[in-house]
Amino acid sequence: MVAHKVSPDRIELDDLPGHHIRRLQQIAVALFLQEAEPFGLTPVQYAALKGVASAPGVDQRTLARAIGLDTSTTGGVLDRLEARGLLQRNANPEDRRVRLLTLTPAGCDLLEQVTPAMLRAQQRILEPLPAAERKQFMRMLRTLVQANNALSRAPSEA
Amino acid sequence: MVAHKVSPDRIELDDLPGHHIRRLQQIAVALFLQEAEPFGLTPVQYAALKGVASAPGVDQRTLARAIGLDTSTTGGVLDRLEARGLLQRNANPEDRRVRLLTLTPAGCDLLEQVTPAMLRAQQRILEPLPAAERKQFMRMLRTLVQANNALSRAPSEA
DNA sequence: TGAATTTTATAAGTGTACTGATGAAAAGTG
DNA sequence: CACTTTTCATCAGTACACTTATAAAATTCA
Repeated sequence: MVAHKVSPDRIELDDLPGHHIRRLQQIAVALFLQEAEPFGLTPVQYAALKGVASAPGVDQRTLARAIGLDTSTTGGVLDRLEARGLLQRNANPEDRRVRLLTLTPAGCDLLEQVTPAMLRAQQRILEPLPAAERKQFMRMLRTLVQANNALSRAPSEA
Repeated sequence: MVAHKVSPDRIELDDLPGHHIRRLQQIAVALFLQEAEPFGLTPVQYAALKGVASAPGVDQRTLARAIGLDTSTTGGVLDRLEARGLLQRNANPEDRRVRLLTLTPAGCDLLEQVTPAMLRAQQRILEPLPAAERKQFMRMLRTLVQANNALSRAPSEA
């Protein structure tokens, strides 16, 4: 049998995983921004703050891998957080290529304050699924991300 | 019982749906760009071309809703497609606010040529899941997007 | 009909997210 | 020790994706 030629007319956006993944990402961001609005944090900024809090003194490259971003983007995110006085970039005397990251007290405070809002947003994302399916969805999501990890420029180290 | 206070230390990015959704979106885009590389199309550009092909003569606002984008972003996407000669923006004599969109022959051709690559990318996204789970995942994805549709600025009309 | 409202598109500004290039410093090698 | 390679951060450039504001045109309605 000859390979079937697929006409563009027969394609429906609704059948394409990539389309729904993009839409769900838009929704997840919108929910996060809505809940975290009083704190003025974006999802990626939250991840960066959390990453530095979990590993004080990390360098930017290691942080980038931990949160799944390339180093360019990470640099920009850190610029904004630093400008707001939420973290510091200190030169490392032992290796002058690297900048060591630590949260300021203000950064610690904000991270703590935003946590409940962040958790509300996460809950709302999965809320439309019956409770039993939420775990399943998370499991599949992890499978897909881990298996394809190497494909994005910023693979996680996990 | 008093509400339990969640310390930021106990939070793991791995438990947050939003984090994995963002990562999966990065991966889906990377796969699409890889497969569609010879054609120089992004996922959103594909959606826009497809949207115009499905409804020749649409206005930008209607197209934006069909592909799940706000009108600003859509305008920029169309700028790039128009600059490449893939589509036309014609003024509507009956309503001079509106620009009516149609594909050029080059746009039609490109859409047809890119289709197999696009389909390969879509397949690769879900490939890490066993075949039985792919349908389930798509079903849950649709549920989440449809239920939360109104939350993003650019809700689909579907 | 004239004024208020709504609709469509655009522009300006912020924030991811990538590629590719550059520069500086460290590490490895003959 | 000089030379190459690797590593870390940054810069320039492209493309989403959003918000708010603006302008122009159409619609509504007093």
